[in-house]
Amino acid sequence: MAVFLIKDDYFNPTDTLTCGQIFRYFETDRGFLVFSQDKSAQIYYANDCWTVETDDIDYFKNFFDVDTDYSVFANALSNTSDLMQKAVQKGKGIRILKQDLFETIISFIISANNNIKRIQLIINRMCERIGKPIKDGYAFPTIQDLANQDVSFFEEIGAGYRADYLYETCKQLYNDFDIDALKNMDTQTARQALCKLKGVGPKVADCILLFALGRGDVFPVDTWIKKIYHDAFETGLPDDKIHAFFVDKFKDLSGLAQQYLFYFYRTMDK
DNA sequence: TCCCAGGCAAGGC
DNA sequence: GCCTTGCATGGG
Repeated sequence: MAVFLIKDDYFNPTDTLTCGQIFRYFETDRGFLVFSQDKSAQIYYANDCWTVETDDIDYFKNFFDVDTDYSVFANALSNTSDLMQKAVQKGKGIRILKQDLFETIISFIISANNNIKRIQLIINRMCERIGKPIKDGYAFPTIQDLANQDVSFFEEIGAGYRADYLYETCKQLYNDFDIDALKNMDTQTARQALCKLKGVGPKVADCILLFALGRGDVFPVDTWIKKIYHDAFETGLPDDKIHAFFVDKFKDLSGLAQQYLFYFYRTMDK
């Protein structure tokens, strides 16, 4: 067991973990417990900095994107509007995580037309049922683990009508889909390839591109973003037009901008 | 009881 | 191509 420290005004585990990009984390008495793939990490505040305790230092340094300076991004976005300035102020500790590709695909298929609490519930049940036991919990199942399950498994963990999507996609990913090839495609090509998977549409594809493939030039349009856009501008615009509007505005910082806005609105008035 | 949640697939036009 | 509809489940 080893530790590394993060002392940076633009890192905060609460912002980073609760902003909706990851579902496998738990609050502990001193901070957070986070899972990714078959690895875990404890995060807590001590001696004026955040401490990450884990068996795989390199993995979680990359996972939390510690070598990137987010102050530049945050300041650039703050200057675009009063609203964005408030959103950045609220979520300035957000880092865009570098998550596992397969885990992200499965997690965001589950996320469709669902709420975050129940997404976490379903994913946790999946890991507890067939994930390998690891330190402090369970690993995310491998492609092979999930491809071997019947539809009834996905129904039993509460996936609802997404059970069939998960069943089909896991088989496809295991048999005839090269997910690593996505890493070398340009964003548009990768998005088209992802949308061929059952249960993956434009919004889920954008989340995968952003949270697992490190693409900043996407802007996931979900129910919250539609509310924001409709409040600020006009109603009735199709999702792809809303997407184009924001990507044209924020370019390579679109994904981060979307996270600031999403987090700001979702945590308002509570 | 009804409404909503990080949407998508399928079918009609 | 664009628009509408149905959809499992759990929490408010």
